Amino acid sequence: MRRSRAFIPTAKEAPSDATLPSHKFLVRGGFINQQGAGLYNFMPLGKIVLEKIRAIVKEELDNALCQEVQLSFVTPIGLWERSGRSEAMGKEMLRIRDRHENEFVLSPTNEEAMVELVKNRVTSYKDLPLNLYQINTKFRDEARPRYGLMRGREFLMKDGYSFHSSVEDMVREFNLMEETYKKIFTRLGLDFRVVAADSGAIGGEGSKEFHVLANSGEDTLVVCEACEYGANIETIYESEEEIDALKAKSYDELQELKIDKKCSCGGALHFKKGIEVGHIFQLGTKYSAPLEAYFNDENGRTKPFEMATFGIGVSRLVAAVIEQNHDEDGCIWTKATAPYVVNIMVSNIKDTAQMSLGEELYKRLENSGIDVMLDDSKERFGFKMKDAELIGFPYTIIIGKELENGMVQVYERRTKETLSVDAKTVYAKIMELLS
RNA sequence: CGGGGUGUAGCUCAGUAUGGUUAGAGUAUCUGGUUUGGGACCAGAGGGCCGAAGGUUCGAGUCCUUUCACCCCGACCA
Repeated sequence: MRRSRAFIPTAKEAPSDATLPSHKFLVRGGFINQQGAGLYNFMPLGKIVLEKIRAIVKEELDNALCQEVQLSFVTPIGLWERSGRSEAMGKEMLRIRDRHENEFVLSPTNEEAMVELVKNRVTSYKDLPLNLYQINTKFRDEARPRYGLMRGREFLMKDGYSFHSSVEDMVREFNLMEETYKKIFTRLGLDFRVVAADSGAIGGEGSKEFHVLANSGEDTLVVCEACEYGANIETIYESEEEIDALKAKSYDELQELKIDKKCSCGGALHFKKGIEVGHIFQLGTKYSAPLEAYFNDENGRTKPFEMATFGIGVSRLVAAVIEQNHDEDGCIWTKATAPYVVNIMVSNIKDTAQMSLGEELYKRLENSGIDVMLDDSKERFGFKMKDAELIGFPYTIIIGKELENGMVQVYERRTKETLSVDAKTVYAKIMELLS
C-alpha cells in the first residue's frame, strides 16, 4: 500500500474516555473508531489485523480437521426457548421483532443452533467425531461495555462445537483443541497462559481459559514461575479456603502478599493479570440431551452426543496484542499481526534518488510476498517517524539523507534501534530479519 | 441494574455560578511562502442548528421541563 493513497486517519489526541493503551492507540492510529456504546468500526488497518488473526485461527483449526461453517446471526427466539436460555441469559440477548411481530435474537453464542444443525443429519457413531466452527459476529448486550475492543457488545468470535460418541473421545478432542489453541497464540506472538477456570453460564465440567498476560487484564491469575500451572483466582476462591482470606484484597495488595503455598512442582506462585482470549469447555450432554440430538452407537442404542465447545475472541485479540505490546509512543505489532510488516519511509519525496529506491524496494518486497507500506507522503521526517511509531510497523526502512553515502537505516519498532545498512543489501537484510 | 458525570468546530477543550455585540482557543484541513532527520515556522481561509424537542424572556450556549446519546464507579458477565 502507498501511504499517499491509504485511509489511515491518525490523530495526536486520544478520545478523552479511553483509558487502556490498546483503546487509545487503536483509535489514534486509525485502526478503529467508535460507533456507539460497545460498537466499533474497523478501518482499513484494523480490518487487516483482524483478517490476519482470523486467517491464523482458521489455518490451525483446519489443520486439526475442524470445518468452518457460518450460522445465521439472527436467530428465532424459539431456539432459545427450547434450551431454556431465553430466560437464563436474560437481557444480555438483544431481542428484535420482524414485520410480522416474530421475535428474534442476535446470536450471543451458538450451542443451540449448532446442535440443531447436526441433529438428524449425523445419526451414526461412524460419522463421529465432528468439529464445526465459525468465525462470526456475536452480540451480547453487556450492562456496561468498556475498554474499547476489550469488552464490546458486538464482537468477532470464533466459536467451535464438537460432537462425539464417547466421553473419552470428547476429552481427546478437548486436549487436541488445547494444543491447537497454544499453536495459534504462539503463532500470533503472544505471551499467554492456560489456566483452570470456572465454567460460567455455558456450563459443563472441564474448562480451561487462555489468557494473554498484560497488566491491564481484568482477570487475576495465579501462575507458577517454574511449570505451566496456572489458575484463574475465581476458581481458587471456590476450591481452597486458605486463600479465601485474600478475596477482599485488591490486586495491588495481592501483589505484595507472599503466598506460602508452593506449586505441586515446587515452584513459587505469582499473581498475574490476564486478558481472557480463549475458553474451552467439556459440555457432555448438557445441550444434546434436552435438544434431543441423538446418534446410534455400535450396539444400535440411541444416545445423545457427547459435546465440547471452544471459543476465541478474535476482535478482543486485536486489543490484547496491543495491551501486551506497546510503549508510550504507540503500537508494537508482532510479525504475525502487523497490518504491514515493513514500512519504507522516503524522507524527502522530492529527492528522486530516495524516491526511486523506495519504489524499487517496495516492488521487490511486494513480489516476495511481504506486506509492505511505502510512505510516500509529503510529511517531514519527524512527522513520518511519529506516525510509523504510532501505527507500529515492526520495521521501517528509512531512506533519507544518508543515501548520499549509499546507506539507509533499518529501524526496529520494538527496540527503537536503528541499524545502518548499505542500500544495496537492505533487501537481503529485511528478508533475513523477517525469516 | 443502582450511584455519579458529560454533550459547544473533524479531534481535545474554554465559555454556562450572575442570560446581553458577530460563540472562542489549540490541533487538524485548504492556499501561499519559508523550511526539510523526530508531530516545524509565518501569513491567510474555510469549518458550528452550542445533542434534540418544548418552555420562560425584549433577548437563551447560559434558566426550566422532557428526551436521546455517551462516559465513569459498582453489581453482573464469554
